[in-house]
Amino acid sequence: MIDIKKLRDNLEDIKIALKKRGYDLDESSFKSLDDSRKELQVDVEGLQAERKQLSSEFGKLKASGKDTSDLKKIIDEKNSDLENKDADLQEVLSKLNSLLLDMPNIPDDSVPIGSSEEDNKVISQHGEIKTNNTQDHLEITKKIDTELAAKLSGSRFAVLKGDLAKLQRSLISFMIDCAINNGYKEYYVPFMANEESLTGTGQLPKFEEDLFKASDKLYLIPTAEVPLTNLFRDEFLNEKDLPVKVTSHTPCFRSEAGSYGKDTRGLIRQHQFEKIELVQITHPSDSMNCLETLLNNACEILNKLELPYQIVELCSGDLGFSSAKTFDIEVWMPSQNKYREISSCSNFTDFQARRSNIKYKSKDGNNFVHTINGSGLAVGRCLIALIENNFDGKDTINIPSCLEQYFGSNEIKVN
RNA sequence: GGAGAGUUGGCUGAGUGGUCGAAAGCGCCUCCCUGCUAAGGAGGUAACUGGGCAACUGGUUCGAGGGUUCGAAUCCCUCACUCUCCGCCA
Repeated sequence: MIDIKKLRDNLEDIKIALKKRGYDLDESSFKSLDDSRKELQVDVEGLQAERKQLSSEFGKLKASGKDTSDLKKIIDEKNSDLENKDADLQEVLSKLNSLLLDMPNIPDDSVPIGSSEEDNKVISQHGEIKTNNTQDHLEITKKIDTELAAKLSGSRFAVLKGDLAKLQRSLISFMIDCAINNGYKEYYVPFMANEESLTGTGQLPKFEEDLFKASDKLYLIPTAEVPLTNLFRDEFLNEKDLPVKVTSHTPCFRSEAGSYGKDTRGLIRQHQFEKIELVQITHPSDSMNCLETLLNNACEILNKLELPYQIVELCSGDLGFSSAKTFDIEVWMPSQNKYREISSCSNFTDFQARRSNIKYKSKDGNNFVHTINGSGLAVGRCLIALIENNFDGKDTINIPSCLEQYFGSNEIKVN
Protein backbone atom coordinates (compact mmCIF):
# COMPACT_ATOMS: atom_id res chain seq x y z
CA MET A 1 0.00 0.00 0.00
CA ILE A 2 1.26 3.40 -0.94
CA ASP A 3 1.53 6.00 1.82
CA ILE A 4 -1.53 8.19 1.43
CA LYS A 5 0.30 11.24 2.75
CA LYS A 6 3.00 10.74 0.20
CA LEU A 7 0.34 10.35 -2.46
CA ARG A 8 -1.37 13.62 -1.45
CA ASP A 9 1.89 15.54 -1.48
CA ASN A 10 3.38 14.07 -4.66
CA LEU A 11 0.35 13.21 -6.72
CA GLU A 12 1.88 14.18 -10.07
CA ASP A 13 5.21 12.43 -9.49
CA ILE A 14 3.54 9.25 -8.35
CA LYS A 15 1.16 9.29 -11.28
CA ILE A 16 4.18 9.47 -13.61
CA ALA A 17 6.04 6.73 -11.74
CA LEU A 18 3.03 4.38 -11.84
CA LYS A 19 2.55 5.10 -15.52
CA LYS A 20 5.94 3.44 -16.07
CA ARG A 21 4.50 0.16 -14.96
CA GLY A 22 1.29 0.60 -16.86
CA TYR A 23 -0.97 1.77 -14.04
CA ASP A 24 -3.13 4.75 -14.80
CA LEU A 25 -3.84 6.73 -11.65
CA ASP A 26 -7.09 8.66 -11.77
CA GLU A 27 -5.83 11.70 -9.92
CA SER A 28 -9.00 13.74 -10.05
CA SER A 29 -11.11 11.01 -8.51
CA PHE A 30 -8.47 10.51 -5.82
CA LYS A 31 -8.36 14.20 -5.14
CA SER A 32 -12.10 14.62 -4.89
CA LEU A 33 -12.38 11.60 -2.62
CA ASP A 34 -9.63 12.88 -0.39
CA ASP A 35 -11.12 16.36 -0.28
CA SER A 36 -14.51 15.08 0.82
CA ARG A 37 -12.77 12.84 3.32
CA LYS A 38 -11.11 15.88 4.85
CA GLU A 39 -14.28 17.92 5.01
CA LEU A 40 -16.35 15.08 6.47
CA GLN A 41 -13.69 14.07 8.95
CA VAL A 42 -13.36 17.57 10.34
CA ASP A 43 -17.14 17.76 10.73
CA VAL A 44 -17.48 14.36 12.33
CA GLU A 45 -14.67 14.88 14.79
CA GLY A 46 -16.06 18.28 15.73
CA LEU A 47 -19.46 16.76 16.43
CA GLN A 48 -17.87 13.97 18.44
CA ALA A 49 -16.07 16.52 20.58
CA GLU A 50 -19.34 18.41 21.14
CA ARG A 51 -21.16 15.26 22.10
CA LYS A 52 -18.50 14.36 24.56
CA GLN A 53 -18.84 17.69 26.27
CA LEU A 54 -22.65 17.76 26.21
CA SER A 55 -22.84 14.25 27.62
CA SER A 56 -20.68 15.22 30.50
CA GLU A 57 -22.92 18.24 31.18
CA PHE A 58 -25.92 15.95 31.00
CA GLY A 59 -24.39 13.73 33.64
CA LYS A 60 -23.79 16.64 35.98
CA LEU A 61 -27.26 18.03 35.43
CA LYS A 62 -28.80 14.68 36.16
CA ALA A 63 -26.67 14.22 39.26
CA SER A 64 -27.88 17.54 40.60
CA GLY A 65 -31.46 16.40 40.04
CA LYS A 66 -32.35 19.08 37.49
CA ASP A 67 -34.46 18.73 34.38
CA THR A 68 -32.56 17.25 31.46
CA SER A 69 -35.18 17.21 28.73
CA ASP A 70 -34.02 20.41 26.94
CA LEU A 71 -30.45 19.27 26.87
CA LYS A 72 -31.47 15.84 25.68
CA LYS A 73 -33.26 17.39 22.74
CA ILE A 74 -30.08 19.23 21.73
CA ILE A 75 -27.99 16.12 22.10
CA ASP A 76 -30.41 14.04 20.07
CA GLU A 77 -30.19 16.51 17.20
CA LYS A 78 -26.42 16.51 17.29
CA ASN A 79 -26.37 12.75 17.41
CA SER A 80 -28.53 12.30 14.36
CA ASP A 81 -26.42 14.85 12.51
CA LEU A 82 -23.33 12.94 13.56
CA GLU A 83 -24.80 9.64 12.48
CA ASN A 84 -25.47 10.91 8.96
CA LYS A 85 -22.11 12.58 8.52
CA ASP A 86 -20.31 9.58 9.91
CA ALA A 87 -22.04 7.23 7.49
CA ASP A 88 -20.92 9.47 4.62
CA LEU A 89 -17.40 9.54 5.99
CA GLN A 90 -17.24 5.76 6.32
CA GLU A 91 -18.33 5.37 2.73
CA VAL A 92 -15.67 7.77 1.48
CA LEU A 93 -13.00 6.10 3.61
CA SER A 94 -13.90 2.70 2.29
CA LYS A 95 -13.70 3.91 -1.32
CA LEU A 96 -10.36 5.52 -0.61
CA ASN A 97 -9.12 2.33 0.98
CA SER A 98 -10.17 0.17 -1.97
CA LEU A 99 -8.42 2.56 -4.31
CA LEU A 100 -5.22 2.33 -2.28
CA LEU A 101 -5.40 -1.47 -1.98
CA ASP A 102 -5.66 -1.75 -5.74
CA MET A 103 -2.69 0.50 -6.47
CA PRO A 104 0.62 -1.24 -7.21
CA ASN A 105 3.90 -0.28 -5.60
CA ILE A 106 5.95 2.59 -6.99
CA PRO A 107 8.90 1.32 -9.05
CA ASP A 108 12.34 2.26 -7.74
CA ASP A 109 14.06 5.02 -9.73
CA SER A 110 16.77 2.58 -10.80
CA VAL A 111 14.30 0.22 -12.54
CA PRO A 112 14.70 0.17 -16.33
CA ILE A 113 11.67 1.55 -18.16
CA GLY A 114 9.82 -0.90 -20.36
CA SER A 115 6.43 -2.28 -21.15
CA SER A 116 6.91 -6.05 -21.05
CA GLU A 117 9.21 -9.01 -20.52
CA GLU A 118 10.94 -8.04 -23.79
CA ASP A 119 12.42 -4.99 -22.11
CA ASN A 120 13.98 -6.82 -19.15
CA LYS A 121 17.70 -6.36 -18.82
CA VAL A 122 20.15 -9.26 -18.62
CA ILE A 123 22.66 -8.31 -15.93
CA SER A 124 25.03 -11.26 -16.02
CA GLN A 125 25.44 -14.88 -17.09
CA HIS A 126 27.08 -17.61 -15.06
CA GLY A 127 28.23 -21.17 -15.58
CA GLU A 128 28.78 -23.03 -18.76
CA ILE A 129 26.19 -24.68 -20.98
CA LYS A 130 27.61 -28.19 -21.30
CA THR A 131 24.93 -30.24 -22.98
CA ASN A 132 23.51 -30.33 -26.45
CA ASN A 133 20.66 -32.51 -25.28
CA THR A 134 17.30 -31.46 -26.68
CA GLN A 135 15.02 -34.00 -25.01
CA ASP A 136 12.83 -32.59 -22.29
CA HIS A 137 12.58 -34.02 -18.79
CA LEU A 138 9.46 -36.09 -19.57
CA GLU A 139 11.20 -37.69 -22.51
CA ILE A 140 14.36 -38.34 -20.53
CA THR A 141 12.77 -40.14 -17.57
CA LYS A 142 9.56 -42.00 -16.92
CA LYS A 143 9.97 -41.33 -13.22
CA ILE A 144 7.88 -38.19 -13.68
CA ASP A 145 4.32 -39.30 -14.33
CA THR A 146 1.78 -36.65 -15.26
CA GLU A 147 -0.82 -39.10 -16.52
CA LEU A 148 -0.98 -40.83 -13.19
CA ALA A 149 -1.31 -37.42 -11.54
CA ALA A 150 -4.12 -36.56 -13.95
CA LYS A 151 -6.00 -39.60 -12.71
CA LEU A 152 -5.52 -38.54 -9.11
CA SER A 153 -6.15 -34.85 -9.52
CA GLY A 154 -6.16 -33.42 -13.02
CA SER A 155 -3.87 -31.46 -15.27
CA ARG A 156 -0.88 -29.53 -13.97
CA PHE A 157 0.03 -32.08 -11.34
CA ALA A 158 2.82 -34.64 -11.25
CA VAL A 159 3.75 -37.85 -9.50
CA LEU A 160 7.47 -38.40 -8.91
CA LYS A 161 8.68 -41.97 -8.51
CA GLY A 162 11.49 -43.67 -6.68
CA ASP A 163 14.84 -41.95 -6.57
CA LEU A 164 13.46 -38.94 -8.40
CA ALA A 165 11.15 -38.32 -5.45
CA LYS A 166 14.19 -38.73 -3.27
CA LEU A 167 16.15 -36.29 -5.40
CA GLN A 168 13.46 -33.68 -4.81
CA ARG A 169 13.64 -34.31 -1.09
CA SER A 170 17.43 -34.01 -1.23
CA LEU A 171 17.22 -30.71 -3.08
CA ILE A 172 14.88 -29.36 -0.42
CA SER A 173 17.23 -30.30 2.41
CA PHE A 174 20.22 -28.94 0.55
CA MET A 175 18.56 -25.60 -0.13
CA ILE A 176 17.28 -25.20 3.42
CA ASP A 177 20.76 -25.94 4.76
CA CYS A 178 22.23 -23.31 2.44
CA ALA A 179 19.73 -20.79 3.77
CA ILE A 180 20.51 -21.66 7.38
CA ASN A 181 24.24 -21.29 6.67
CA ASN A 182 23.50 -17.83 5.31
CA GLY A 183 21.84 -16.79 8.55
CA TYR A 184 18.18 -17.51 7.84
CA LYS A 185 16.11 -19.04 10.61
CA GLU A 186 14.08 -22.03 9.48
CA TYR A 187 10.34 -22.08 10.07
CA TYR A 188 7.65 -24.67 9.57
CA VAL A 189 4.44 -22.80 8.75
CA PRO A 190 0.79 -23.43 7.86
CA PHE A 191 0.09 -24.08 4.19
CA MET A 192 -3.23 -22.31 4.44
CA ALA A 193 -3.59 -18.63 5.14
CA ASN A 194 -6.46 -16.34 5.99
CA GLU A 195 -7.64 -13.25 4.18
CA GLU A 196 -5.74 -10.81 6.39
CA SER A 197 -2.44 -12.54 5.69
CA LEU A 198 -3.02 -12.60 1.94
CA THR A 199 -4.03 -8.96 1.97
CA GLY A 200 -0.89 -8.16 3.91
CA THR A 201 1.42 -9.51 1.25
CA GLY A 202 -0.66 -8.16 -1.64
CA GLN A 203 -2.34 -11.24 -3.17
CA LEU A 204 -5.75 -10.02 -2.02
CA PRO A 205 -8.04 -8.38 -2.83
CA LYS A 206 -6.91 -7.98 -6.42
CA PHE A 207 -5.64 -11.44 -7.32
CA GLU A 208 -8.08 -13.82 -5.70
CA GLU A 209 -8.55 -15.79 -8.94
CA ASP A 210 -4.89 -16.86 -8.81
CA LEU A 211 -5.46 -18.64 -5.49
CA PHE A 212 -7.07 -21.90 -4.47
CA LYS A 213 -9.71 -21.27 -1.85
CA ALA A 214 -9.90 -24.10 0.66
CA SER A 215 -12.84 -22.95 2.77
CA ASP A 216 -14.79 -19.84 3.67
CA LYS A 217 -11.82 -18.38 5.41
CA LEU A 218 -8.73 -20.16 4.18
CA TYR A 219 -6.69 -20.14 1.02
CA LEU A 220 -3.84 -22.45 0.03
CA ILE A 221 -0.63 -20.43 0.04
CA PRO A 222 0.80 -19.56 -3.38
CA THR A 223 4.24 -19.07 -1.79
CA ALA A 224 5.82 -19.24 1.68
CA GLU A 225 6.28 -15.49 1.39
CA VAL A 226 2.73 -15.22 2.73
CA PRO A 227 3.14 -17.05 6.06
CA LEU A 228 6.75 -15.95 6.53
CA THR A 229 6.05 -12.24 6.08
CA ASN A 230 2.88 -12.45 8.12
CA LEU A 231 4.81 -13.91 11.06
CA PHE A 232 5.58 -10.26 11.74
CA ARG A 233 2.18 -8.76 10.98
CA ASP A 234 1.13 -6.21 13.61
CA GLU A 235 4.51 -6.55 15.32
CA PHE A 236 7.16 -4.09 16.35
CA LEU A 237 10.76 -5.16 15.74
CA ASN A 238 13.82 -3.76 17.45
CA GLU A 239 15.89 -1.64 15.12
CA LYS A 240 19.03 -3.41 16.27
CA ASP A 241 17.62 -6.82 15.27
CA LEU A 242 17.25 -5.84 11.61
CA PRO A 243 17.56 -7.43 9.16
CA VAL A 244 15.56 -10.43 10.36
CA LYS A 245 16.13 -13.35 7.98
CA VAL A 246 13.72 -16.30 7.79
CA THR A 247 13.19 -19.26 5.50
CA SER A 248 10.80 -22.10 4.99
CA HIS A 249 10.16 -24.98 2.64
CA THR A 250 6.52 -25.29 1.64
CA PRO A 251 4.44 -26.58 -1.19
CA CYS A 252 2.95 -23.73 -3.20
CA PHE A 253 -0.49 -23.78 -4.78
CA ARG A 254 -1.48 -21.67 -7.75
CA SER A 255 -4.62 -21.81 -9.82
CA GLU A 256 -2.74 -20.59 -12.92
CA ALA A 257 -5.92 -18.89 -14.05
CA GLY A 258 -5.18 -17.09 -17.27
CA SER A 259 -2.30 -19.33 -18.27
CA TYR A 260 -4.36 -21.87 -20.19
CA GLY A 261 -2.30 -23.41 -22.95
CA LYS A 262 0.93 -21.99 -21.56
CA ASP A 263 3.67 -24.37 -20.36
CA THR A 264 1.21 -27.24 -20.32
CA ARG A 265 3.83 -29.97 -20.56
CA GLY A 266 5.84 -31.34 -17.67
CA LEU A 267 6.85 -29.81 -14.38
CA ILE A 268 7.37 -26.25 -15.50
CA ARG A 269 4.00 -24.81 -14.46
CA GLN A 270 2.10 -26.84 -11.89
CA HIS A 271 -0.79 -26.22 -9.54
CA GLN A 272 1.41 -27.57 -6.76
CA PHE A 273 5.17 -27.26 -6.46
CA GLU A 274 7.82 -27.22 -3.77
CA LYS A 275 9.75 -24.06 -3.01
CA ILE A 276 12.20 -22.73 -0.46
CA GLU A 277 11.52 -19.10 0.27
CA LEU A 278 13.95 -16.53 1.67
CA VAL A 279 12.47 -13.51 3.45
CA GLN A 280 14.20 -10.54 5.02
CA ILE A 281 12.65 -7.84 7.17
CA THR A 282 15.00 -4.90 6.82
CA HIS A 283 15.70 -1.32 7.79
CA PRO A 284 14.47 1.04 5.04
CA SER A 285 17.94 2.47 4.53
CA ASP A 286 19.41 -0.99 4.04
CA SER A 287 16.84 -2.73 1.86
CA MET A 288 18.59 -2.43 -1.49
CA ASN A 289 21.77 -3.91 0.01
CA CYS A 290 19.74 -6.71 1.53
CA LEU A 291 18.18 -7.42 -1.86
CA GLU A 292 21.70 -7.87 -3.29
CA THR A 293 22.55 -10.23 -0.46
CA LEU A 294 19.40 -12.25 -0.90
CA LEU A 295 20.01 -12.47 -4.64
CA ASN A 296 23.51 -13.78 -3.95
CA ASN A 297 22.12 -16.31 -1.48
CA ALA A 298 19.84 -17.66 -4.21
CA CYS A 299 22.59 -17.68 -6.87
CA GLU A 300 24.89 -19.58 -4.56
CA ILE A 301 22.61 -22.60 -4.85
CA LEU A 302 22.85 -22.66 -8.63
CA ASN A 303 26.60 -22.21 -8.41
CA LYS A 304 26.86 -25.23 -6.15
CA LEU A 305 24.54 -27.26 -8.36
CA GLU A 306 26.74 -26.23 -11.30
CA LEU A 307 23.77 -25.13 -13.37
CA PRO A 308 24.09 -22.33 -15.94
CA TYR A 309 21.95 -19.28 -15.25
CA GLN A 310 21.50 -15.60 -15.89
CA ILE A 311 20.37 -12.71 -13.74
CA VAL A 312 17.73 -10.45 -15.23
CA GLU A 313 16.51 -7.14 -13.94
CA LEU A 314 12.81 -6.70 -14.54
CA CYS A 315 11.71 -3.58 -16.35
CA SER A 316 8.98 -1.35 -14.93
CA GLY A 317 6.24 -2.97 -17.01
CA ASP A 318 7.05 -6.51 -15.86
CA LEU A 319 7.26 -5.82 -12.13
CA GLY A 320 4.92 -7.70 -9.82
CA PHE A 321 2.13 -5.77 -8.14
CA SER A 322 3.86 -5.34 -4.77
CA SER A 323 7.43 -4.98 -5.95
CA ALA A 324 9.53 -1.84 -6.30
CA LYS A 325 12.50 -3.68 -7.80
CA THR A 326 12.95 -7.27 -8.92
CA PHE A 327 15.78 -9.48 -10.15
CA ASP A 328 14.83 -12.79 -11.71
CA ILE A 329 17.25 -15.69 -11.78
CA GLU A 330 16.79 -17.79 -14.89
CA VAL A 331 18.26 -21.25 -15.26
CA TRP A 332 19.22 -22.84 -18.56
CA MET A 333 16.59 -25.26 -19.89
CA PRO A 334 18.19 -27.26 -22.71
CA SER A 335 14.93 -28.62 -24.16
CA GLN A 336 13.52 -25.13 -24.55
CA ASN A 337 16.85 -23.73 -25.63
CA LYS A 338 16.39 -20.78 -23.32
CA TYR A 339 16.67 -19.54 -19.75
CA ARG A 340 13.59 -19.89 -17.55
CA GLU A 341 12.78 -18.22 -14.23
CA ILE A 342 13.75 -20.25 -11.18
CA SER A 343 13.73 -17.44 -8.62
CA SER A 344 12.35 -13.95 -8.32
CA CYS A 345 14.00 -11.67 -5.77
CA SER A 346 12.16 -8.49 -4.91
CA ASN A 347 12.31 -5.43 -2.74
CA PHE A 348 8.78 -4.51 -1.70
CA THR A 349 9.99 -1.42 0.17
CA ASP A 350 7.30 -0.42 2.70
CA PHE A 351 4.42 -1.66 0.52
CA GLN A 352 3.79 -4.94 2.33
CA ALA A 353 4.88 -3.46 5.66
CA ARG A 354 2.07 -0.90 5.45
CA ARG A 355 -0.50 -3.51 4.53
CA SER A 356 0.76 -5.84 7.26
CA ASN A 357 1.59 -3.17 9.81
CA ILE A 358 5.17 -4.27 10.44
CA LYS A 359 7.25 -1.60 12.15
CA TYR A 360 10.46 -1.06 14.00
CA LYS A 361 11.08 1.21 16.96
CA SER A 362 13.91 3.69 16.79
CA LYS A 363 14.99 6.91 18.47
CA ASP A 364 13.30 8.87 15.71
CA GLY A 365 10.01 7.15 16.38
CA ASN A 366 8.19 4.22 14.85
CA ASN A 367 8.60 3.45 11.20
CA PHE A 368 7.63 0.83 8.65
CA VAL A 369 10.23 -1.80 7.77
CA HIS A 370 11.04 -2.87 4.24
CA THR A 371 10.39 -6.46 3.15
CA ILE A 372 12.52 -8.44 0.73
CA ASN A 373 11.98 -11.92 -0.55
CA GLY A 374 12.98 -14.42 -3.17
CA SER A 375 12.92 -18.10 -3.97
CA GLY A 376 15.91 -20.05 -2.93
CA LEU A 377 14.86 -21.89 -5.12
CA ALA A 378 11.81 -23.26 -6.92
CA VAL A 379 12.40 -27.00 -6.53
CA GLY A 380 10.33 -28.35 -9.44
CA ARG A 381 12.07 -26.18 -11.97
CA CYS A 382 15.38 -27.04 -10.39
CA LEU A 383 14.63 -30.71 -10.96
CA ILE A 384 13.95 -30.03 -14.63
CA ALA A 385 17.22 -28.16 -14.95
CA LEU A 386 19.19 -30.94 -13.28
CA ILE A 387 17.61 -33.64 -15.42
CA GLU A 388 18.00 -31.82 -18.71
CA ASN A 389 21.44 -30.33 -18.12
CA ASN A 390 22.97 -33.44 -16.56
CA PHE A 391 21.57 -36.17 -18.81
CA ASP A 392 24.38 -38.09 -20.44
CA GLY A 393 22.35 -38.77 -23.58
CA LYS A 394 22.03 -42.48 -22.83
CA ASP A 395 20.58 -43.66 -19.53
CA THR A 396 22.05 -41.63 -16.70
CA ILE A 397 21.48 -38.30 -14.99
CA ASN A 398 24.55 -37.11 -13.10
CA ILE A 399 24.02 -35.68 -9.63
CA PRO A 400 26.23 -32.77 -8.60
CA SER A 401 28.59 -33.44 -5.72
CA CYS A 402 26.92 -30.96 -3.36
CA LEU A 403 23.86 -33.22 -3.28
CA GLU A 404 25.64 -36.49 -2.63
CA GLN A 405 25.50 -36.24 1.14
CA TYR A 406 21.72 -35.83 0.85
CA PHE A 407 21.03 -38.15 -2.04
CA GLY A 408 23.60 -40.85 -1.33
CA SER A 409 24.58 -41.42 -4.95
CA ASN A 410 26.10 -39.49 -7.83
CA GLU A 411 23.70 -40.66 -10.50
CA ILE A 412 20.15 -41.62 -11.35
CA LYS A 413 19.22 -44.18 -13.98
CA VAL A 414 16.46 -42.76 -16.15
CA ASN A 415 14.28 -45.89 -16.08
C1' G B 1 -18.11 -33.43 19.78
C1' G B 2 -19.45 -31.90 25.31
C1' A B 3 -18.49 -28.51 29.65
C1' G B 4 -16.16 -24.28 31.60
C1' A B 5 -12.72 -19.89 31.85
C1' G B 6 -10.63 -15.99 29.38
C1' U B 7 -8.99 -11.88 25.49
C1' U B 8 -7.19 -4.53 28.75
C1' G B 9 -0.69 -0.54 27.24
C1' G B 10 6.20 -3.55 25.50
C1' C B 11 4.90 -7.47 29.58
C1' U B 12 2.08 -8.99 34.23
C1' G B 13 -2.46 -7.30 35.84
C1' A B 14 -6.59 -4.00 38.38
C1' G B 15 -10.88 -1.93 36.74
C1' U B 16 -19.29 -3.72 36.62
C1' G B 17 -22.21 3.04 33.37
C1' G B 18 -19.63 9.55 33.44
C1' U B 19 -14.21 12.01 37.43
C1' C B 20 -10.86 5.76 32.77
C1' G B 21 -6.53 5.87 27.60
C1' A B 22 -7.05 3.25 32.02
C1' A B 23 -4.43 1.67 39.13
C1' A B 24 -0.20 -1.08 40.54
C1' G B 25 4.12 -3.81 39.38
C1' C B 26 7.88 -5.14 35.75
C1' G B 27 10.57 -3.38 31.64
C1' C B 28 12.48 0.94 29.09
C1' C B 29 14.30 6.35 28.89
C1' U B 30 16.28 10.91 31.36
C1' C B 31 18.30 12.91 35.68
C1' C B 32 20.29 12.59 40.94
C1' C B 33 23.28 9.84 44.24
C1' U B 34 27.27 6.43 44.82
C1' G B 35 35.54 4.82 43.16
C1' C B 36 33.14 1.12 39.09
C1' U B 37 29.06 -2.24 39.16
C1' A B 38 24.85 -3.34 42.02
C1' A B 39 21.32 -1.11 45.18
C1' G B 40 18.59 3.59 46.15
C1' G B 41 15.89 8.39 44.80
C1' A B 42 13.03 11.98 41.17
C1' G B 43 10.55 12.35 36.68
C1' G B 44 8.99 10.37 32.04
C1' U B 45 7.11 6.24 28.99
C1' A B 46 0.53 3.23 24.24
C1' A B 47 -0.86 3.10 19.13
C1' C B 48 -3.37 5.19 15.06
C1' U B 49 -5.13 9.54 12.98
C1' G B 50 -7.25 14.86 11.70
C1' G B 51 -6.68 20.24 11.57
C1' G B 52 -2.79 24.06 11.76
C1' C B 53 3.27 27.28 8.71
C1' A B 54 3.87 26.63 13.77
C1' A B 55 2.99 26.99 18.93
C1' C B 56 -0.71 23.92 19.58
C1' U B 57 -5.15 21.36 19.42
C1' G B 58 -9.01 17.57 18.15
C1' G B 59 -10.72 12.43 17.22
C1' U B 60 -10.43 6.98 17.50
C1' U B 61 -8.80 2.57 19.87
C1' C B 62 -9.57 -1.98 26.25
C1' G B 63 -10.13 -9.30 20.65
C1' A B 64 -13.84 -8.06 16.09
C1' G B 65 -18.71 -6.51 14.66
C1' G B 66 -23.58 -4.99 16.08
C1' G B 67 -27.11 -3.24 20.02
C1' U B 68 -28.91 -0.55 24.63
C1' U B 69 -27.81 4.55 26.64
C1' C B 70 -27.40 11.58 26.69
C1' G B 71 -22.81 8.71 27.81
C1' A B 72 -19.89 1.83 27.36
C1' A B 73 -13.38 -1.25 28.91
C1' U B 74 -17.83 -1.85 32.09
C1' C B 75 -24.71 -3.98 30.22
C1' C B 76 -26.91 -7.20 25.90
C1' C B 77 -26.24 -10.08 21.14
C1' U B 78 -23.16 -12.40 17.27
C1' C B 79 -18.40 -13.95 15.76
C1' A B 80 -13.06 -15.02 16.11
C1' C B 81 -9.17 -16.64 18.95
C1' U B 82 -6.68 -18.66 23.53
C1' C B 83 -6.68 -21.84 27.76
C1' U B 84 -8.59 -25.98 31.11
C1' C B 85 -11.34 -30.58 31.74
C1' C B 86 -14.01 -34.81 29.32
C1' G B 87 -14.56 -37.72 24.76
C1' C B 88 -12.24 -39.07 20.15
C1' C B 89 -7.88 -39.30 17.32
C1' A B 90 -2.32 -39.19 13.76
